[in-house]
Amino acid sequence: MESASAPARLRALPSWLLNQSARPAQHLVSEGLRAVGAQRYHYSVLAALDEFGPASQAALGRRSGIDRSDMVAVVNDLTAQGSVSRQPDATDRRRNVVTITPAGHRHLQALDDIVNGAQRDLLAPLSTDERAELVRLLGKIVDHHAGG
Amino acid sequence: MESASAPARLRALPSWLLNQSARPAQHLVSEGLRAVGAQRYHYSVLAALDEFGPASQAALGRRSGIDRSDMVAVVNDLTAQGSVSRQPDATDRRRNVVTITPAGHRHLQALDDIVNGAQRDLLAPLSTDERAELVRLLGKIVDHHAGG
DNA sequence: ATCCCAACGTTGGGGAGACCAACGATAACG
DNA sequence: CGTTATCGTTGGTCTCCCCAACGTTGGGAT
Repeated sequence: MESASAPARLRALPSWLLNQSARPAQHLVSEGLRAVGAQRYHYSVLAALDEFGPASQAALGRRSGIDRSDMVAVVNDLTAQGSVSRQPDATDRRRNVVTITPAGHRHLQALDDIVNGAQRDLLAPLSTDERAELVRLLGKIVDHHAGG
Repeated sequence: MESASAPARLRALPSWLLNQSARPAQHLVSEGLRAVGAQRYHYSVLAALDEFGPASQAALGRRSGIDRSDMVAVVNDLTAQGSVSRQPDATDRRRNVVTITPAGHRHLQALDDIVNGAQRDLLAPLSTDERAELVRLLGKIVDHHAGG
């Protein structure tokens, strides 16, 4: 008897279900990324750079939902491994311009495979239609609680 | 410009969406409960006791997905506020029997209102059908990653 | 032009959540 | 009997998320 069924009050509670399903989601992705020395924040930042091009650290944080202060360590890590370059912005000397490098692009593609593999494990009990519907519903929630 | 749209790679990623939507869910519930000095773990344990009756701390943990070691503090809190009573089990002296008190039952009902109010805020952008579908899909994920 | 406010990167810290290892005590089973 | 397992408890770690403050710089207001 490894685990017992949860109370009905919790099993019908969206916030509880979100937390309980975010737990294995986070675990699967983190564990996969850790095998190559990466973290979830790394993936988010590389994805934002790949899609939107060079950006300041603050802008990157807004894009990917990461706090300014946490972004520092992420850019430090990515710089140390050569995935991005950090340069002072000539037009605004408050800012750094973070740019993805060719090595960073290759790294991102490797992380894509890992992350997508984790999604397969996470969503194993769901059909293709159900997965699309889940993404759609969660997207609505995220949108609603983002900008206001 | 408070927040910008996230990269498409992330917006289509179930694990990322789960984390992003679990964040406001957790925040709404925790903030509401904090107004009455309660925590999410308190609610889970009281709900389990209400539904399944008196149980040992370890059994409570299995029911509600809380680690044994974290359960100690929860039962301490609930005992201090008179919501539960903790007594040694006469038939198995390794165990404590945790029982919900009448005051605990009233407390649970108050927490129900708070928690349900948070669900309304959380799921505001979803229709009734969509909420039911979300609960169903998340339930499948939680079930799949619980026992097996 | 000067003053005030906003934004930037950075540092430091805090709190919650989830997990893990170990211990002594007790129970169950070979 | 001896071994293995479970219980409550203590203590610790790690990640994530958030906040406050600082010096620096830019932009806007009067």
